[in-house]
This record gives sequence, C-alpha cells and structure tokens, in this order.
Amino acid sequence: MDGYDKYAYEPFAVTADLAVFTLRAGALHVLLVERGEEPYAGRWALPGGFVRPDESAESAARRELGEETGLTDVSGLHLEQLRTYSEPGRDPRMRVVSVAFAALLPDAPEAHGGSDAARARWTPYDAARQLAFDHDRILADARGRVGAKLEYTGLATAFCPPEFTLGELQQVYETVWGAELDRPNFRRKVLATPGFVEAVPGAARLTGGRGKPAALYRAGTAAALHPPLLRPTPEGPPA
Amino acid sequence: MDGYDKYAYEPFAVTADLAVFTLRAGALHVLLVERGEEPYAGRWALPGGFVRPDESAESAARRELGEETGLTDVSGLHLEQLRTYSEPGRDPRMRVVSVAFAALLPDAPEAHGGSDAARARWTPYDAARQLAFDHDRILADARGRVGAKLEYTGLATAFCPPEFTLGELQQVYETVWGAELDRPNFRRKVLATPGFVEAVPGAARLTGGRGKPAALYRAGTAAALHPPLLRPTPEGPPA
DNA sequence: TCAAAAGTGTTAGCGTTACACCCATGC
DNA sequence: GCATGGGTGTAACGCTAACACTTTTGA
Repeated sequence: MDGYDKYAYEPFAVTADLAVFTLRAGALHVLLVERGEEPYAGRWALPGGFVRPDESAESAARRELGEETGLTDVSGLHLEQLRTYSEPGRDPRMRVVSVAFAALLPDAPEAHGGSDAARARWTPYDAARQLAFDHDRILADARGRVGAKLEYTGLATAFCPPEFTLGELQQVYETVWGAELDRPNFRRKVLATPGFVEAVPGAARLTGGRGKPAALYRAGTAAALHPPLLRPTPEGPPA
Repeated sequence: MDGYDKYAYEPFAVTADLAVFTLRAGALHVLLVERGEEPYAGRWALPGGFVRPDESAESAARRELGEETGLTDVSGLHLEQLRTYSEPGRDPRMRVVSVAFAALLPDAPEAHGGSDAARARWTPYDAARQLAFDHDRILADARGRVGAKLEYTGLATAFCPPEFTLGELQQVYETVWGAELDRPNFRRKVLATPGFVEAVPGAARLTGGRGKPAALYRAGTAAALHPPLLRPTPEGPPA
C-alpha cells in the first residue's frame, strides 16, 4: 500500500446504489428512477449517487434514500450493505465502484424523484427488468439477501410501522417468501423467540374492517433470531 | 450520477484487504503482514493492496492472495467478499475505500512476504490484536462471517485438502466454533445433507497413525446446506 | 346470526441428542 | 491384547406442522 501515487492512475469513482423495498397491495415493490442522460437514457435504474469526499458509503446511501423517497426522516430506517460491484467496464464512462445497499420501508410514500432523477416510481419486483448498468444483478442479489435475512433476523419488522399486528408481520413473510404460513404456528414461533417483538399493553387495532381487533406489537431488540424462522421448502415442508 | 466531473474531487483509492484463515495445530490462524512504513510502521496488518485500473476487487484480492501466501495456484480457493469499509479518515494519508475479503486455506504454507510486505506470518486468531488501520474490526467481521457460514453452507470443505476424512471436516467445525461435536451425529448429518460431500470410492487414509483407516470424501456441489448444521448454543444444546 | 379475523389447544410425526456398542489398525 | 480412531444402532426428548376449535368484532 506504500509508494502509491494517488494521482498516477485514472481515478476511481465510488457510488452508493440502493435497492429500496416496500410492500404494496400484497406485492414486493422496489423504487426505480428513470435515467435522463446517456448511457442508458430512458432506462430504469436503482437510485444512487456518488459518495462525497467527506462521507462514508453508508452516509451517502442514507442521503440518497431521503432524496429519492422524499421522506424527511430516514435516520431510523434499516440500511443494509450488500456487497460492492467493481468489475471494470460496468459503467462505460469511467471506472465506477458501487457499494450496494438494501433499504426496507414500512409504507410507500409516492416517489417524487430527487435532484438527479427525472422520474421515480415504485415498481413491482417482478416487473423490474432490463435495468441500466448491472442493476438487474444488484437487485436480484438484494432480493435474495432480504429473503434470507428474514429467516434468522428480526428484519421483517423493518417493513412494518412502529406498531403492528402479528397478522401484518406474517404478511411480510408471506409476501417476501411467496409462501403461505400457518397463522397459529407463526404466532407461537414469533412470541417464543426472545427479543423479536414486544407487546404494546392494552393496544389493539381492527385490520380488515371486521373480525376481532388484533393486539399490537413493537419491534424487539434482538438482532438474531434463536431459533430461526425457517422458510418452508418449495416441495413438501419437511424436505 | 450525471454531470459529474471525475477530476473535480480528491480521488478515491480502492483497496482489497484479505482475512486469510487456516487451521494449524487445532487453532484458527490468520495471515498478517508487518508494515514497513508510516503510518502504523512496525504494526501488523491484514494483507491487501490497491485495485488496479484493469481489474475488479475480486481479481485484486486473488492476486494479493497469491503474492502473500506464495501459492502458485490460488484459482480454486474460496474467496468471499465481506463488506466495504469507507469511513473518511480510516487511512490518514488519503481517501481509501477497502473491499474486504475472507479466504480459507486447507494447509498453511509458510508465509514469505510479498513484494509490499516486510514480513508475513501466520498468527493465532486470538493473538491478532492491535492491527493497523481498522483491521481489528475487519478481522472480527471476517471471523464472524466464516463461523456463521459454516452453519448453512458447505464452506468448511474449503479448509480441507481435496480429499479429506469426516474426522478432519469435524475438526474444522470444532476449531472454528470452539465447541465439541458428537462424532456419530456429525457424520450422519453431513452424509444426510445432499451435495455436501461425496465419497471417494475405495479410498481410505490413516489419520492418527493408529485406528481404523477413514474413508475419504470430496467437497460436494451444493452451495447451501438443507438442513443447516446448527452451532450448539453456549448454554445447553436445545436452548 | 353470519362472516371475518384473532387467538388457543392438541396430536402425530420428525429430527436431534446422547450414549452404548462394534470394527479395523498399529504397537 | 490394548489403545486409538472410524463407524453403526437406538431410545428419549423436543420441536414443528397440521388442523380443530374458541373468541371478538362489524354488518
């Protein structure tokens, strides 16, 4: 690392790119922006931008998240670093290294497009194809990571508002995994996992207009779930 | 991302840093190099180096791995991207963004120090402290990731030679996890997991000089383990 | 009174743990 | 023979999946 002349090489640019997920109408959606300029003008892309000299990639990602979603307070939102994409040629203009992040939003405010983006739109995950650069791959990696992390962390609560019902939490799992879960068993598993959720005493909320009001819960403090909440296997639950 | 002048800012440098693990004498060891120059002259650090303009971070990591270990063929070794460290000020000289990788070696050739490093040494993990830069943290993150990945991937075979016994594989788990496993149960779990290992027909090897020769196995093709091989919980196996 | 949604109880089956036991080899 | 390490068998336990059932609300 010594004897390196920092101006000797073509400089690297570093960007933070975001896969911002939310649930809308029972489907996983991702925030996309339309590119206004070449390359890939008119194509959809993941929101993102350059890391500035005085900030970390995490700071840049959080700043972009606020700009693109229009949310005024993004300080409490979950931001997860995925991995870094550094293949030469992934941006035809210059050498760009992208640190990719995933973010999870409980509700979906209408996207309004930040300063960089012509338009921003929530798109169903399955319809988000043919993105600019290598963003198809980044998005697929992000989706895979989020699905896997639901198994062994309390991440699912990041898709929920501050107070939520167990039915809402279950819908998060069912939507992201694309599988139906048994309600009684889901309930027991969640409550049996220390630190996953904590009850809001006395609070209840009607969900579907009818039916018994559901008790409310808040996200717990546990980072990892013991035991994990395993995803049902595609063919036959026991494997 | 548009309208960016690539020479307007202080340039970023991108490095690939490596946490290279191996097992020696029943203990987890990590490869460290001694820094020859300021900052942190004389301190130990993780091997690593700058990503060159025509290579990805993965390529740079593999190149460094070969240089630091002296191995002639590192093409088959497992290299895993951990995360990227980008806090301003983590290198006092300039803005350096480091993409960190973990690598696993079956045997431990004596380190001889690459071109950049004054000395290189295999160090027991527990003795690797007070490293240069933020390498203490990177090393701790790497160790955590490797331990966790043993649970749900076939990664443990990366610590073993091409053909290995189940006893050797079990020692990998016991060493990394710092826990004793039941041999009969370990054997059954591994063999019951499709794609984890495949038998080498007819082959056998004496391990401790005495005892029944053990059958040999090769790493299987499965990336993920179903079911996972869960780490025993610290207090009481069932939890 | 009915439909809808929350919540409780119960049982059969499976996987895991713990441990006893047998096999093959070198000394 | 005996120590050492590989390999097999098995019974008790715990967890989970599946599903029947009760409770509380709005219409």
